[in-house]
Amino acid sequence: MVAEDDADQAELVRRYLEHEGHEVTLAHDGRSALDLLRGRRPDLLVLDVMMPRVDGLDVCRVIRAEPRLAHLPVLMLTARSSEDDLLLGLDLGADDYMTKPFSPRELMARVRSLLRRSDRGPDAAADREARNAVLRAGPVTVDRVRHEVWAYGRVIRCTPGEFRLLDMLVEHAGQVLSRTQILERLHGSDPFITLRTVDVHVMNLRRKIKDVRPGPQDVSPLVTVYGVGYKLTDTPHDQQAHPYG
Amino acid sequence: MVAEDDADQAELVRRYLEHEGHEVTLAHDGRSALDLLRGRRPDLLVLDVMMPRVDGLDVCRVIRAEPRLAHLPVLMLTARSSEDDLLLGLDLGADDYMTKPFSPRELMARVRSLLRRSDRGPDAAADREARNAVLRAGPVTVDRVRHEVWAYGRVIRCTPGEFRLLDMLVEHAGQVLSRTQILERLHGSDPFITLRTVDVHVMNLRRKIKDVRPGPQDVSPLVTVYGVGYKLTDTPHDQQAHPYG
DNA sequence: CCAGCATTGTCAGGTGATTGTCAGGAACTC
DNA sequence: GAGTTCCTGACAATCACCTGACAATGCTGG
Repeated sequence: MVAEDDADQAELVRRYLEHEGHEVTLAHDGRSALDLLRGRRPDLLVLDVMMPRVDGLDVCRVIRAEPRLAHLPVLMLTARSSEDDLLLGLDLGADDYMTKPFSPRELMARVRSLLRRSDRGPDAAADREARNAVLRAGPVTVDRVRHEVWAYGRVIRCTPGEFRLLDMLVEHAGQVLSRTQILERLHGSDPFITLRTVDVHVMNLRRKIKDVRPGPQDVSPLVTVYGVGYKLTDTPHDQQAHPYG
Repeated sequence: MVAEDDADQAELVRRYLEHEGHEVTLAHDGRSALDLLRGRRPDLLVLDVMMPRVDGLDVCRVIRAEPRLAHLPVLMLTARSSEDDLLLGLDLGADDYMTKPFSPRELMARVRSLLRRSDRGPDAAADREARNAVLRAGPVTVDRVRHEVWAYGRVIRCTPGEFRLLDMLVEHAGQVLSRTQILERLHGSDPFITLRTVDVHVMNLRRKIKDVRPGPQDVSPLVTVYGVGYKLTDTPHDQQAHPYG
């Protein structure tokens, strides 16, 4: 299904999809998209963000809340440039996204990728990707498509290890993760690595986040839980003043 | 057993479980889950909260109330948006929970962990009783996943020892626990520690709880039982005026 | 009701444990 | 080979916890 209010654009996408043998349903606004979804149960949804009546973000939210639709693959189309910052501050709830203008060829590639993923079922390799493209927790946003991290609306340059760590923390936002759990994910359960390594990564991330933080606030969203591990702040209540800033 | 109304999701979980050699029974709503449970007596239940007929919370409540099922490990699946229910409802009775969408790999890890726990012989039943993720007793709530303690609706910063103590008291809410029992859990049966240590911890907890208590009430939910030990108030009637406030 | 003992509340300080921080060197990428 | 990334070990900062002493309270027998 393609949900897109611009008729020409919708038609373009439809032709490409049908050319690859897919059966396509069009919806021209958010409400009708949702209505149609419940009846047709498509294999995939291409969803424009800017739409009349109900916008793409809300459509996505509804989809994720409904058990029967929750794992429908969603490829979201977003406007470029101006709203970049806005959009990246949000948790899209989509499995993948592309910014307009996009190349139809790439769109098709991503569609194939998403369909392959949902087809494979319980493939061990699949679950790593079969998650939201953009996750958010408090002031931190992780974009798995661009492999970018945002904090307080600004981009942060992360090393691969830092990215994996933050990605894990955002995915389990609010939950405490032990150093062991974290290290397990950072490496493949290599028993010859000190747990203290995690602390160093956390420290480096805290510094990078602090460097883009606007106010002189003395709190970090990356919270230490003494004797247990670390967690990423989900809600404001568990922010604690950090002794070192 | 997997209780999940969304057929696709249920099928996904089933495949993962069977891939690890488990025998799986599916239930598509709360009522049939309960019926099947009584017959099959499974080793573990993966339970979706949002289900038709009888929802997950009620299923959990029934399970915990029935002696033959009370010790069944329950892993609950909740929608991300309904975190409020988790924090407010709070008498889940589940042993662990995950928020949707979740990674199948992590689901498997938690299943293994729960099974390992319940495998430790049938005599360990007492020790593993009600190892819930979120526990509540009177005004006190302990969240083992987030590692957070709430009192009177507000968060309390606890040290590791205080957390273990409160966790134990909440788990056995209403029951008196001797200093010896408490110390046993705080440490691993270290015979060179004074019993009086427990008093200090209790005192510190009482103060922290008092600091967030709204009214000027002179009672603490953490009650001293003279000559025996301590207990956490389950019902209002055994609240006693505390001499020191 | 009172005395007297047992039990519990409270405080502050010393000590061990946990975490923050730094810089150097090995391993890796390009 | 230049530049990263990452681990490690050491030290500093911070924290948690036990202890011992004393004050306050509870209980028991008269």
